[in-house]
Formats: sequence, C-alpha cells, structure tokens
Amino acid sequence: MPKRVQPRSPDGMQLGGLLVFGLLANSYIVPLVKMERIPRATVNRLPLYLRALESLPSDQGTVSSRELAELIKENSAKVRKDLSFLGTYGVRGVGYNVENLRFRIRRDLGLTRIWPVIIVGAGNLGSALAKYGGFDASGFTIVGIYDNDPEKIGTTIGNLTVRSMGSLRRDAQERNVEIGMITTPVPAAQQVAEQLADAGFKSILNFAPMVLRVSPEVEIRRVDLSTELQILGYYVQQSLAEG
Amino acid sequence: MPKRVQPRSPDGMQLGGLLVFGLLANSYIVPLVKMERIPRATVNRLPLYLRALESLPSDQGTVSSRELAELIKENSAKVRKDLSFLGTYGVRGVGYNVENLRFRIRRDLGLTRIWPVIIVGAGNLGSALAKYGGFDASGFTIVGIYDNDPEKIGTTIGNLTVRSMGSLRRDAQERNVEIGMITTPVPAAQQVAEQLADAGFKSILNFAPMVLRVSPEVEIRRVDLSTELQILGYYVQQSLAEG
DNA sequence: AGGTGTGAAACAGTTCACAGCC
DNA sequence: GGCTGTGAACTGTTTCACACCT
Repeated sequence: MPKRVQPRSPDGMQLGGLLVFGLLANSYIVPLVKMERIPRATVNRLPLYLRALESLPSDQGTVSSRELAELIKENSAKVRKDLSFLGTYGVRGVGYNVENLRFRIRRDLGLTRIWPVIIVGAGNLGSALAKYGGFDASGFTIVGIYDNDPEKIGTTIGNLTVRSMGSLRRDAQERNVEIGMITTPVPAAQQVAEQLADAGFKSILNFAPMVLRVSPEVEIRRVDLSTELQILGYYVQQSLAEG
Repeated sequence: MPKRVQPRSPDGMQLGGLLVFGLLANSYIVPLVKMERIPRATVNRLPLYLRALESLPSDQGTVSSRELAELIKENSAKVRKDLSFLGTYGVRGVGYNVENLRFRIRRDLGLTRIWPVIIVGAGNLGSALAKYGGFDASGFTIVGIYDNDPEKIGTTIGNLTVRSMGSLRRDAQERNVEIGMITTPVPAAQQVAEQLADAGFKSILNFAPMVLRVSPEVEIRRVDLSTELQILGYYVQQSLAEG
C-alpha cells in the first residue's frame, strides 16, 4: 500500500529541496519531510529521456515507458522508477504525456534558462568545442574562451575572441557565468580549476586527463578520453580471453 | 577467517577468466572456480590508479592505499578493495610495490600492447582528436580517420590523410583495428556504428549525442558533452535552490 | 606502530511482479 | 488489454572495523 510522501499533494509544494506543507495560521513554514533528492543515477539519465522525448514525432501525444526504454536502451521498469522520482504522473493504461514530461524534465534540469559557459584552454580541443554548435540546442552557450598564451590571446575562434586569464574573473562575474570547461594541458589544469573556484564557478567540466582537487561545493565532471579508451581496452581484451 | 580463493596460490594460475588449479597426474585441467570478474566500478577506476602510479616520483618504491586514495580523490578502503580484486599483494604495514602494481594494472587493462584506433568523422571534434597527442601515452594510437564527404577525403589532418568510408572495412581488418571513435553528426552515427560492428570492431567510443543500438557484444561508451553540461546544470540549480 | 585484506554492514541502484487504474 | 506506480527482492558498490602481518 503506497504510503510515500505525495509529491504535489493538494496543499504541499516543492520548494528548494524541501517539501513544504502549508503556511500555518501564524505564518510558520513547516517543512515536514526533507524532500528526497533525485538519485544521481536517475539525474544522469534525465538528459537522455529529454533527448528521446524531443526525437518523437511532434504529433505523438503520449509515450509509454517501454517506448522510452527502447530509445535509451534501458528497461521499462527503470524508466518508470526514474520518472516516478520526478513526481510526474503517467496515466495507467495510457502512458506519459510527451509535452508535460518534456517540460518537467527541462525544468528539473534547469533548462528553462540558457546557461552561459566559458572554456579555458584554446588548444585543439578547446577550439573545437568553441566552434561546435551543438551546445545551444541543449540549453548552453559558449560566451568566452580563455588562454594564457600571448600568441593566442586576441585571435578569433568561431565567433569568439580568445581572452587573457586575467580578465576571466571579472568577465564571469559580469555575465553570471557559473559553468566552465577546462581544456588546458595537464600541468595547467589544477591551477585553472582553483581560479575558477575562486571566481565563483559552481561547476567544471574537466577535459584534462587528471583528477582535480577543489572545494567540494564545486561540482566537477571529468571527460577523460584516455581513460575511456583504456576501459574499452579492458573489455576488448576480456572478450578475447573468453574466445 | 579468510576462506576465499587464493589468487596466485602456489599451484594455481589465472587463465582466461578461470582460476585453474594444477595439472593433475593424467593431464586433466581442473577449473575449480569461475574466476570472479573485476567489478565494473573497479575497472572504471583502474586507469586512474595507473595514472596516479605514473605520477609518483620514480624513486618511490611503495605506496599506501591512503596515498593512492588522495591522488584519485577516493577513500582508502575503496582503494584496498579495488586492488584486492587484481589479486595484487600489498604488504601489511608497508603498502604496495609501485612498480609491481603498475605492471599488474597495465596488464589487466591490456596495455602491454599498443591499440590501434580509428576515427570516423573528420569534423571539428574528429580533427581535434586526430591531432591530440595524448593518446599515445595511454597505449593507443590513431591510425586512420574516415569521412564520407568528398571535400574532406584526401585532405591531411595531423599526420593522417582522411580516407573514404569505403576503405574502412579493409583497412581495419588489415591492421587489426578493433576500437573506433564516432565523431560524426547525429544523423550519420547509427549507420556508422553498424558499419563498424559489421567490420568486426569490438568497441566504440561514441561522441555523437545519441544512444547507439548495435549488437551487445560490441562495447560502447558514450562521451556526451551536452549531457554532461545538463547534468552539471542540474546540480548548479540544486545548489541555488538550497541557498 | 603502520598498513593490508576482508567479512559484514550499510547504502545505492536495478529488476521483479503485481495491484490498481484507464 | 494495456500500462503505470511501487513495495519487495535482488544485485552491485561503498564503507566500516578489525584481525593479522611486517
């Protein structure tokens, strides 16, 4: 018998990670239950669901967990569990409303706004990312690229001009940038990470093949190609060993 | 009281995923226990351990689990558990032999050889990867880059000439290439994946922002920048909500 | 004393299976 | 009949805590 906290109960509203139940007579806000966070594993799949939903024909009104599961190569039970964490209502016997679900996921991912992002490191990879047009479609826009090489500063990449590290802090604060990508060589990466943390960045996408160490309130994700290849290598070797 | 199978027991040897105990008098090989696989979570960390080990000063003979833990930002219990799956012996009160541990991890990851890798998609990202020198240090070497755009075929990127998709299959088989990276736009990616699978590739590193569907014996890893940003976005938003 | 190896506990994530609603 | 929502079971991963070795 379902006894869990009702997301969106009649007089409850979700607010900043707390489930708040009503304003009492004397104006106390009473947080009854700490709202359960969406599990990390689920958060990691939300972008995939969103993409799947966006790939559906525009006249498709509803979608079943099985359909979604096929699109992201998972099973339908997982999809249903995941979506249940959003407090989204599917309709039994019918499925999920595509439009509504898309909206919910966009909202939970914070995609109701466009996030400005900067790149530090104007080498091959940084330049390629600066020119890559695909971010805008996902809700992000590259607003700056930085380097400390005087040869590179002032040059143009895509529609951006490479700027000096010295101007990073002020630029970022002016434009409210909170997400940065590090595409420098390894020796520079740690220092850059500290500069970003210092400038108030909240999250970092790190392409330098190393583990960065900054204060834990900065969320860091690593995109580590060598590591990915080595992991693939393990499984290739494994498949050989098994014949 | 430890009663687990002894890795590297005096008369046992590890062979193709089986722990084989001794050759009996009449030449029967007796596989007593199916060798426990290294857990995925551990495999994913092996490249990090390797890098950490390689970053140690060359005169450092041993390393403790705590030291390694700091280098990869994990805790020491996890490090010890992970390393125990390799059947590696640390020495109580001392730590792990750096040289030996490095060798074991390289061997388990299959890095005793250099793996040839090809890239499909000679756009910004593919070109940047082709020029990126960092793979060689990790045991991989880019031996070809492919595209189906006649404008690109024949042009030079780094020290590679872009070749046509038509030559992929034969090239790969001649050179025994089993790992491919897909850096094409989304619409081409699925078809390319099928071509790779068909040409006998064992694993694919997919940079196209979509979920590929090929037969399950092909190991696929996704490097999905938009998705990474969206995940970061979630946590940035979350941190705002909490104040 | 210092540090590994590892059962056992705790936690996280996945899958099952089915009641309940359309 | 179809499909969601979700407890419960299960599987995988992390952490604890301590016996044991050097």
